[in-house]
Amino acid sequence: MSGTPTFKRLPRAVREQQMLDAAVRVFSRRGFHTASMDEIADAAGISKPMVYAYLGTKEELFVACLQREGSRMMAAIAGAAAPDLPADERLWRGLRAFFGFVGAHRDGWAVLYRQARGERPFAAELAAMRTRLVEVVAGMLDHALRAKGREVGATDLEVVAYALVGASESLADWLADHPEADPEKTATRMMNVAWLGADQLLRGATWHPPEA
Amino acid sequence: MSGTPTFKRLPRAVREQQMLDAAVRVFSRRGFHTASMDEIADAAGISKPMVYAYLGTKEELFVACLQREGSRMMAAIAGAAAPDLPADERLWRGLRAFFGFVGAHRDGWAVLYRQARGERPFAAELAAMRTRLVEVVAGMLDHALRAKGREVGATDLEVVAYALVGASESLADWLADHPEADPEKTATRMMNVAWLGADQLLRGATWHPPEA
Amino acid sequence: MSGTPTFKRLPRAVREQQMLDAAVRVFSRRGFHTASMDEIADAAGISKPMVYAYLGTKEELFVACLQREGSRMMAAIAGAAAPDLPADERLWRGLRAFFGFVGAHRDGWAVLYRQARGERPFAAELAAMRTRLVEVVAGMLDHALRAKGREVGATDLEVVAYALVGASESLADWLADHPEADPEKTATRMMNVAWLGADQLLRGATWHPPEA
Amino acid sequence: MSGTPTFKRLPRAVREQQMLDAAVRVFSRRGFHTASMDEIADAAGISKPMVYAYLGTKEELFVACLQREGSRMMAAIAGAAAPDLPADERLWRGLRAFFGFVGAHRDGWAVLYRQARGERPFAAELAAMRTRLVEVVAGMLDHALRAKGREVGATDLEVVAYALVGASESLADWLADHPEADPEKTATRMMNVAWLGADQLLRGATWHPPEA
DNA sequence: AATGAATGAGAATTCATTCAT
DNA sequence: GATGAATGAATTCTCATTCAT
Repeated sequence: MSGTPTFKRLPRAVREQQMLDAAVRVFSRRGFHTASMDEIADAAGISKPMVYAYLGTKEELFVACLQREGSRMMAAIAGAAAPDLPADERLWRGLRAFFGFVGAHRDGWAVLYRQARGERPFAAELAAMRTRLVEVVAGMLDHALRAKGREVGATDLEVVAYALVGASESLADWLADHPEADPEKTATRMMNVAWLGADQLLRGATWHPPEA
Repeated sequence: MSGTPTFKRLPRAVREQQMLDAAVRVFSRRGFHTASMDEIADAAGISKPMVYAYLGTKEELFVACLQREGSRMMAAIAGAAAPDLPADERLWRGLRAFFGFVGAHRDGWAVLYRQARGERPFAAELAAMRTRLVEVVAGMLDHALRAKGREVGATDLEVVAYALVGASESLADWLADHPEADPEKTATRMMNVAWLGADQLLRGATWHPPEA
Repeated sequence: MSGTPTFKRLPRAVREQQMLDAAVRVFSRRGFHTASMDEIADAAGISKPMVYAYLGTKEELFVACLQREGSRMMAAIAGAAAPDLPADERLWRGLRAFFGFVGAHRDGWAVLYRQARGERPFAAELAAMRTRLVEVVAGMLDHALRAKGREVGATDLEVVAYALVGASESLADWLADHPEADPEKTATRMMNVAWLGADQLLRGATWHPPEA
Repeated sequence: MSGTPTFKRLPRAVREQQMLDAAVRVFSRRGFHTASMDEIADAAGISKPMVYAYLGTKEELFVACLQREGSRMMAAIAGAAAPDLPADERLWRGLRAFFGFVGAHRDGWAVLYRQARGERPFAAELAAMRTRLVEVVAGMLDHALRAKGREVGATDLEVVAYALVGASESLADWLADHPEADPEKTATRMMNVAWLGADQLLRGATWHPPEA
């Protein structure tokens, strides 16, 4: 009656992960706006006030999801694409890790990502992540170029990297929508597009608009 | 009292366009869920029931926006990339038209597009549009390849096209977020990425994953 | 361009009947509140303002329906149950006319009636009709009683008549819900209940509550 | 500050009853469509969302009212008309209980009932209740008939029962509209009508339509 | 006589969020 | 640490009704 109520009094850290798991699941399947805090609390097997107590506002909760999933992804990529590998090897491993992650977390990241893109309040968060990615890719390219004794303007580099990242994201979307598709194969395809283009770039080939 | 008519009681066709204009504006700035029908009606300078009477549900209204903007964009691209031009010329003109359109309709398309991606109910609509685009691009590539006496599997072709479209969309997003950026220049950059990659492809170069 | 527009400019009386027909149909199928003026105008093949011009408010329109159908029914019954017939003959003919009418107008009266019962604003209208009916029935009974040299208090008479009318309405409801049922047979059954009871009454039999 | 608790934060069961009470009151006085959820919430002294949380949709709420009142009434009748009593005694007690209930719940049942009859979505619910009643009455009659060694076709029995129930409902309506009327007396009157008719039936008297 | 255009007002329903226990 | 109870504030959508032509 008084003693220790041996319920499920879990330590905060554990509860938080449970909640995030549930939130990612629900947000993914239903979208940020369509998902309700009730749903999430239910899915987490916990009462709403707890969600608020631990993770704050719906918006904050979403950001927390975004960040957890984001860093997991970055970690997966970074872990695979060690900086001391040759450029093509790094790119390949990075892509494989990326698509592998998306394939394994279809529910999680790809859709969260899709959500985040559309909802204004998360643009910043997302832009930050993408920027980190773009920087990594741009870094790879730059490194490779310098190795060949060549150099390209920073903006150009960035735009190319941006395009590659964009293409990858697009294929990731596609992958998320095609559960039967093979992440590895998708990575290979992306690598083909990316590498062939990048390779040209490395060789100094450029296309110029015809004079009007 | 006599002068200019005070803009009341306009014919349906006119009002519908006004409403669509307003809706595109509001949805763009606020997002599908955040935008309210009240807001849109206000922005259109008309009462809510008229919006419902002419364009239906909020969802239907959004689809109407999507379709109007979508076909405008397709028209712009199709008008620019005449099928009888050489492949690189077509690609270039198509890209220029695309980025030109996005640049001129930052408010409209790019953001609508961004919205549509995230909201489940519009996935189909959007997928349809993207598919049309992918097909056009894949067609270009195929045409060019055959001209060189080469051929590539349909899926591979599609994925490459998909990646190119994805990259373009990404840059379009970027463009929409950078009002100072120059559409033409962005098109040139995209063309570089796309063409260099495609060119390789045309030559038959391929990248293969190293054996595990 | 100017001459007489030979459209469907129908005389008012005709239009009004068209509208009432449509209104009865729609109200029947959808209920007073659920039916919309739009629906009714559509069903009548006419524009809403015309409905308002000719038949007024929704409520007034409903009353008009009620009255038209009500007098048709009363006419049918009165036409059948001539006052110079013997009491049982009158009752039988009256019932047959009543159930015949309901059977033929399932859509119209029975449901309108059902509607009217529930909606406060029409209670008066309906009560008036029912009262007329109750009076007729009470008259029949009284006439028959007097013929036998007996007499019954006015209230008692009214209540009995009320009960008979109620029972008939109930069976009418049942009939309206069972399209396959035979009106004539239903009338016979009601006649059995009514006449047997009334006959007893005519003989002076009465039931008294046991002393508590 | 300390004294009587200010009636806040009541347990669910209590609140639900409060809400049902309020809903019955409001629906009765205003009708299903005319009543607004706001009104009901107000009448219950609680906020709208609680009503939705506990009792669901307006329609569901109405059904809940219908059921609560319906079972109360059935309980009252069943409690009074014990199955081991002789037929006339049972009928009399049942009727007395019925009219007593209606008299005491004018606000509640009679009007709810009146509402339910008219609104399509509740037809089923109501038909179910009425069927239970009809079965009880038919059972009584059948029992009495068999006791006299007689038997009547099931349909005939049902129709007679239906008519009796209909007559009672009609008188109940009348009672609900005449607050000054005495339930007991009304029951007596109904008993007269019912019993006299039934008694005839028991004796085997029948009325036949004259040959056309 | 007839109608397309237009709206004020209101209704149901949902949600993020917070007390009181 | 944990929750059932509670609500203010929106939001979508519908409708009866009326002008202006």
